[in-house]
Amino acid sequence: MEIIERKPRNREQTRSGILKTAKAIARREGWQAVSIRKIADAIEYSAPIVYEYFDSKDVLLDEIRNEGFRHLYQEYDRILTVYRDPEKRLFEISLVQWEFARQQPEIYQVMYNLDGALCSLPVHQSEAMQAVSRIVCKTIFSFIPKAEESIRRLYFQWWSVSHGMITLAMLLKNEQPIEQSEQVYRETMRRFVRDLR
Amino acid sequence: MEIIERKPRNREQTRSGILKTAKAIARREGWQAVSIRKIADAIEYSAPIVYEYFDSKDVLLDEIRNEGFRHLYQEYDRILTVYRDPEKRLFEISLVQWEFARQQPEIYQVMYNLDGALCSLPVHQSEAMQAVSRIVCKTIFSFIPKAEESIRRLYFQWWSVSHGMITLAMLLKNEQPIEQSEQVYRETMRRFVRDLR
DNA sequence: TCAGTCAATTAACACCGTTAACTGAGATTA
DNA sequence: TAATCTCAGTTAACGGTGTTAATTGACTGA
Repeated sequence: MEIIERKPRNREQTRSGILKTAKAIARREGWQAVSIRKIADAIEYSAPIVYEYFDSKDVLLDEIRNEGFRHLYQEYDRILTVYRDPEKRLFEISLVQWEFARQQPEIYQVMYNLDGALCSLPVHQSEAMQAVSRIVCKTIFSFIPKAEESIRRLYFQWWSVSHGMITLAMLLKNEQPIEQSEQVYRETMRRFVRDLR
Repeated sequence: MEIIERKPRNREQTRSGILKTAKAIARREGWQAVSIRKIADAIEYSAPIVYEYFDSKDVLLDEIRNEGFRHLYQEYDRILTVYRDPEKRLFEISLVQWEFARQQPEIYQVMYNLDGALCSLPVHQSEAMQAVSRIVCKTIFSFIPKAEESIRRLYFQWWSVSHGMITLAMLLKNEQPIEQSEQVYRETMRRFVRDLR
């Protein structure tokens, strides 16, 4: 009865193959070019097979989005173990956010429905995203022990500045070199965490 | 020969009817639901007629985008005539940006390719957008007369903070009341313009 | 009356997400 | 052994998409 052993293993491989292929097409041609049929072709199956792994395209995109948030969470968590100084922590977290958006723009796009990517499942209900929010809020709280309401405001501000610069840097990258944007980003985030004290 | 007179007039009406219909559908059902056939139905024509006014869907979206930037330009220009104090000017411009995104979110979406809207013509080549950039840079320059390079950096920062807060406020509007986001926005932009001195 | 013009239409092409119906090979049972 | 069942994987289909070619049909000028 090899079937019971081989099937689940291949199943997991096929599933991650679907996700990997979707990301590869998005990276190469943009999210508007990602179709179920194209994914199926790439993994050498017919289109309906994809629906045995994901109920809909929306659910597939949602999984990629959550992968992104989980990846971010792990990176943030790693930073908390490496650095003790809260200021250093938040600054390093900011840099990781930048680096992530820079190296995996297609993931960042689907996380925030950017550039034609559209996942209609509400992102604020994502457990993975909420975990990211909590870990950043915790970091802010660790050196600004204020009321929860204040922390959420500071988090909203930090997130806005970071996200705004990242998306505009992407948008303008053909006329404003990414290195220049990165420099401004570093200075701005540096100042933000300094002013928190 | 009424034809020479009636035709152009109706033509202009039809054209703006197409644009108006596209925006109405986008507002009601989101940009992913905007199709050429649906627009044609609404204006009581067949689909190919739309192509006599716009070469492609991309061009149609580009026009809506430019309408948005031109509208913003006019509002900013009006503020420059109303207020003389540079600090006041930039703050009021910030508030107009917020109000615009709040009242016409579907336009803001297509301007920045948000939430499934996708116009593949590069936005940084839009003359209307460049005019907006110039008028804001001019405003910043008027009370921080620095080198052009510095002005562009300050503009990038202002734009990022404003755009970041607007997009995140939209994203989180179901769990963080828009009034609360607006309050944080006002405080943040107030502080930004104050710190410019 | 005939030919020409031209706005507007229908029909078509190659895609899309999604689902139902079908195939065919291997396992199970009589 | 022969018949039945299971089930992974397929093809076919539905209604939609952007876009273009072919076609209609009413009005114009000769």
